[in-house]
Amino acid sequence: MKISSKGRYALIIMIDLAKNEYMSLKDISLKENISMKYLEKVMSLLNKAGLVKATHGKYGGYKLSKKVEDYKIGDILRVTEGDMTLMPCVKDSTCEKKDKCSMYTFYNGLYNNMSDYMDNKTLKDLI
Amino acid sequence: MKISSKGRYALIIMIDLAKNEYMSLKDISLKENISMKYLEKVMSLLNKAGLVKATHGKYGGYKLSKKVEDYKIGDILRVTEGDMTLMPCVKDSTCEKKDKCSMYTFYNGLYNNMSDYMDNKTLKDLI
DNA sequence: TTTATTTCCTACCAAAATGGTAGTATAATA
DNA sequence: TATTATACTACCATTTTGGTAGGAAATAAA
Repeated sequence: MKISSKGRYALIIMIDLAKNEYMSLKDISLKENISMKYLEKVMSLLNKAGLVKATHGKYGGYKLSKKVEDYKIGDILRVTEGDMTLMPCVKDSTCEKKDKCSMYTFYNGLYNNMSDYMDNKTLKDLI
Repeated sequence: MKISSKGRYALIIMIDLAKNEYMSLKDISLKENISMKYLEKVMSLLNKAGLVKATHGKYGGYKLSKKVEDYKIGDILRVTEGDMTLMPCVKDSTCEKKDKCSMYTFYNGLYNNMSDYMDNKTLKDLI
């Protein structure tokens, strides 16, 4: 029950990009002391999710695709962590007993709590 | 980033014991369709944590050691899930930069949020 | 006191998830 | 067109998770 290192890195990267506007993998790798190869994997996820824009070739690198205040922290972490429900029944919810299930109610409430917290803070709040 | 099946079972067991007052491993195993051997492992954790009382021998079994309203859900889940911080720095916190770290602040706030939610509900609320 | 029953303890084991590496292809630009 | 940076695919080792097996110890009823 931990946020993965991919998720931890994702947030670090996004904060770096928020502060620096334009960075290559190498820049981030040197600054944060993370291997380029592993960073690449995380960047690829952020890129596919549309959170960053990449430029190939000489003097290429990454930059944010939106304004800092338009990134919910939840949106960043969901890229690497998935939906962040702590219990499958909360999201999948093919369970027909859920309306009467006190555990579902509990876990669903917990999920809503966490989501609210993470979606009411933006990248702007973290820089 | 999920609650483990041990944690899921732990809560199920505690709710069963809250409703039935006295149950053997076999009882719970049959009722919840979980293997006795795996249940045993979870019960052992609950027992060592002092959440249940066990009686050996014929007609033995488990019962709660406290009143239902005295079990915070957080206390039950912490038995199997540990401290439930999503980021190590929040609990260990040997990091001397934490006072100035926006990520620490974020993760710590998230942790407090979750803890508050889980510790303000008791077993009584779930039966 | 013996026997049936039930918890307790230790040691395994397979499968999945996690964290990380390697090599090569592809794109952009100076 | 050479250089430099991202993109893609395929691995792999370690750790975590979920679960099983076998026997020892305790208890209470017969």
